[in-house]
Amino acid sequence: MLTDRQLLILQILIDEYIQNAEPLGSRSISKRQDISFSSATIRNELADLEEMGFIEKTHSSSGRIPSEKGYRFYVDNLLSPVAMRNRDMKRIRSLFHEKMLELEMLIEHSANLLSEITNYTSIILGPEVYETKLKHLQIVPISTGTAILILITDTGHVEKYTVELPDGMDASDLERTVNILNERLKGVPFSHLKIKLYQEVQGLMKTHLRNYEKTLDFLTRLFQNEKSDKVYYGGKTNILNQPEFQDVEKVKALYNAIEKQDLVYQLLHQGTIEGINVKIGAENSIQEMKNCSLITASYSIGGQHMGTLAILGPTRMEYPRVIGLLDLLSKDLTKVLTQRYYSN
Amino acid sequence: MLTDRQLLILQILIDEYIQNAEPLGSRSISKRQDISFSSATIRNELADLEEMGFIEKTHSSSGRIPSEKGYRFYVDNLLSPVAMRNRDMKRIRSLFHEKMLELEMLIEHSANLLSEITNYTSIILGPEVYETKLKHLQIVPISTGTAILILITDTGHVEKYTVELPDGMDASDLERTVNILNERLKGVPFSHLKIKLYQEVQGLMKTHLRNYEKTLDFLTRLFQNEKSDKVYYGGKTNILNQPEFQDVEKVKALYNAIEKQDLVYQLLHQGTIEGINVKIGAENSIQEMKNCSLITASYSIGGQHMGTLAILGPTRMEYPRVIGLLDLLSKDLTKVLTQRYYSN
DNA sequence: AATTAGCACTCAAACATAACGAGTGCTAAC
DNA sequence: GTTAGCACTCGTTATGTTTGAGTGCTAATT
Repeated sequence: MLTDRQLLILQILIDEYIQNAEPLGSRSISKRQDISFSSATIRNELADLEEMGFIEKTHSSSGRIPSEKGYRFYVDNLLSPVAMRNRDMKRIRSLFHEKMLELEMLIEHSANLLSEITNYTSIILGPEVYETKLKHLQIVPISTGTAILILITDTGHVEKYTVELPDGMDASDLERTVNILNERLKGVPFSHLKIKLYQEVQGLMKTHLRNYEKTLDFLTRLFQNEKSDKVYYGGKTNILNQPEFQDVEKVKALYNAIEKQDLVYQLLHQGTIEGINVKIGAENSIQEMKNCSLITASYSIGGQHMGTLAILGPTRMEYPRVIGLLDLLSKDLTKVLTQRYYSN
Repeated sequence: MLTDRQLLILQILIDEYIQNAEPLGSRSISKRQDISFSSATIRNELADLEEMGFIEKTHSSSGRIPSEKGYRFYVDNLLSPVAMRNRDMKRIRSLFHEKMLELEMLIEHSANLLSEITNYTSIILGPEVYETKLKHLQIVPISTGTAILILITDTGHVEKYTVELPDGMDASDLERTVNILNERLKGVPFSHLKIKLYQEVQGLMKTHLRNYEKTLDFLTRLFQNEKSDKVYYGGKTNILNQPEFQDVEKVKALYNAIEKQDLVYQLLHQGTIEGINVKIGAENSIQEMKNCSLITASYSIGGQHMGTLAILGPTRMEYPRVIGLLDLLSKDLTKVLTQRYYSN
């Protein structure tokens, strides 16, 4: 489809544009060491590449910039893996060497590290609660009729719900319920809580509790509500360093989109596919991100998907570097988490 | 000090400038209905006001804008309380009519409401944990050597710490410790936990626990670490609507400052004074906020300071409206919270 | 047949100039 | 004390000019 020379030129053009954010003309290309053709030849090739849709002009007599299709092709076919900087490597390693007791903390630090290394904005979808196992359950009455339900997972995550107790439930009922639940539901993944409730707990409750129907109904509703995982951000203001975001209107649109956590959650959650995933410009489902690219990688615990690491930057993003970084970090994270939480 | 006419002119100038963000000239002022002097007279007065430092020019032949001293004077002396819009009133009332079980939720909604009504950015310092009382304490072992400590307050707040257990502490030690603590520390305000630990618990532990010193030491360290309360934001992107923030560099500086939660926490915490507090421009301790004003109001539970509501906007802020709003909301919030959490 | 030199053409960006007008300060008259 | 009048200032807007980096196309060269 594309000649070797066209590939070379496209490669150079995109590499340079990613670096300088400025349209590239035939003459600049021809002057490079690795190019031995005249600018006229380059011009012809550029015209062809443009006709095929890989590059475009900003105005009729301007140099060329990559189109989205161009970036796509670049990412799919031209990507030469780039060596990680040594000091970045070190920073990642030291992230895991620091003693961090809380998983949330580790994730938060990862988000900051990612944004600092890349100079883009990082987004991390917190560890999926859905697949972690119940370690302990506690109900603490707060005032008459209301209580706090606390669920603790094997990853040390604490989930809490403030709830209204069914009327007529007294302290001893509550205690018995909690005891039954703890006895029967420990080690059960959150995703199975509801089923297990009927399989294991129902019978016991029937014999031990007075108004067991109400309580059962109450618990069913409780286990229903799937909490969406937390979204962590790093380097939100890095976006403002990019020349494509010198216009406040654009910044506003993007920030407004980013602040909608449920939207972002959905966007990142789509990319639950193994490995690295790159969404360029309009490939993103969020309109306001049409000038951005999103690169995602997922991390897991013991083979079970746990969350997503993502970098958000302009379409003119340093794809090779970011991809390498995310690949490394997601794998390291998976390794460390599996080691820490899967053995128990 | 200032003549009535000067007061009037200053009042008009600031009011208009707050509305339109444009320097005001003598002619525009003289054309107003409530002014019966010629532009020349106004010019003389403006020159005097400038000499006194209340207003300034953007360039030698421009109209005048208020100086920080001008705003200060305006806030201290010229503020005419403005009637709240009816629909804003309604929104505030309905905020408290919605059934919201969790205090955090209520605060979050308040932040959003504040930013929506004012079109500025709102910041709320979450309910002070320090003065709430312990309702229940729980320690859940997660893996060998580590556990999660959970503290639940009478306001339904859940505080958690992942901790390393002292070596040699086994399950039964843990259980006994938790029992003792729950028995002796329930109802104790967080601020007194440490003292009470020595007064009430020490003796009991000595008789019931093997390695009581280690455990005591462990708990002491734990109760030491004062968690700074959460900072809630609303309408962060509203800043971008202001004409004074059309320059991306300024936005970046401000956002970077705002993202530093500990700085913001400190800033708001200073204003623990009763009632409304207004900080104009450079009066703010944070350099990057020199183009901003911050208006704060504190809310409390049963007379005990609990947190701070704040609105961050350009120095050219609608002071009367914002002050009225914050006053109302902080009082309402105090009333509702006191009612909800003080009676128990 | 592929490459390149040459040239007319395009267009954004930079610069210069002028006109406009909203503002000022000051003086002299009311 | 107030106001009319006027020269002056200076940012804004509009307009035209120049520059230069780029193009596409054609014809000559390899």
